[in-house]
Amino acid sequence: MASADPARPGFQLPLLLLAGFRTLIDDLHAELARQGHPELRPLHGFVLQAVGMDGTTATELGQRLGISKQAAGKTVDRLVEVGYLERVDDPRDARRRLVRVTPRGADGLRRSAEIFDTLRRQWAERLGAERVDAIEDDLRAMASTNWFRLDMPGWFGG
Amino acid sequence: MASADPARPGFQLPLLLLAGFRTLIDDLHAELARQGHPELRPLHGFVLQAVGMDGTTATELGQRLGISKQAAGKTVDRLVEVGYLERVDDPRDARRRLVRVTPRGADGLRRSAEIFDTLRRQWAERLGAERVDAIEDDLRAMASTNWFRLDMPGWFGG
DNA sequence: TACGATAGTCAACGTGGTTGACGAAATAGT
DNA sequence: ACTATTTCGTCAACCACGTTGACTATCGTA
Repeated sequence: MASADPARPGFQLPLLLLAGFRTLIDDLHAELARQGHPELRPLHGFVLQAVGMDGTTATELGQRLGISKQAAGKTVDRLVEVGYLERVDDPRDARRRLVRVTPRGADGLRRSAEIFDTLRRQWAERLGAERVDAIEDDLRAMASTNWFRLDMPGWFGG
Repeated sequence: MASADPARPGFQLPLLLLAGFRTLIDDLHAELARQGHPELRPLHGFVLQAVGMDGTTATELGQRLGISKQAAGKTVDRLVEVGYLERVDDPRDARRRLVRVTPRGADGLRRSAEIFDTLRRQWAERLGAERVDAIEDDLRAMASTNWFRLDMPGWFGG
């Protein structure tokens, strides 16, 4: 086993990645709350994104998110309660219940994209655009390709 | 509002940071399982680290982790069940119950540190050492200073 | 000694995850 | 056309982790 740089212990890298993620998400939701979306939780933004403007079903949503259809259904229920999603019957298949983003959900989605763009620009101002590009490229090279799994609570906890 | 580069939408940065974090943690736990610690969950490693070799109490652990003393106590209970922590009475203060890392816990902690060092070295081989250093430095500059909060499930979910 | 602060636990609850079982509806096969 | 299988959604039970509130036991101090 080769020796590691004592000034750069390996355990700091994941902590810093998490800290960066968390900082961005916290900043996003602080701004979203300011813009009229205080109910949105970090998880919800990802779910809205996964539903997309075309809509989907609970089962397909579960597959996209890497969680069970039951878990996806529960999360949809919560987002229906707070007015970001709606369920409508599929006229061509009575088994399916289409999940669609409401106008309010679309507004949250649009604002999220804008805020993320703004935050990335702030990072580029502080660090330099090429540094931010490099972080993204490096992470793309290292991270698993199927990283769009949003079973965060269950994954982390267990 | 300045326009953003369409090829670099802002929402990808947090996703990539999360993907990098998750990749490291998944690799860590795959290797930990191989080395005899299959029960350890991502959360547990952080808790063990927070307990440290000196031991602590549930209340203090909660403060370090940014969660309530009750939540900290529950997590300690689980880690006691699987043999990574132990509780001993404090002879100087009958109210306190010291939480200590068991030999098995210390083994997991030591192996985790080694595996993280190895993973960081692998990143350095793929990306170049200066790139990994730069990622760490950049994230240190951007991330909130008080990033050692491990209320991940509650934070992300709600 | 009496009182306030502290440590730990119990109970109830919310959120998100899981698996298993089930009815209803679409699809495939004979 | 009538079964048989697959698929979608939901219900129920359970686990993990977080919260707050209430309570006991103990310590430290006025």
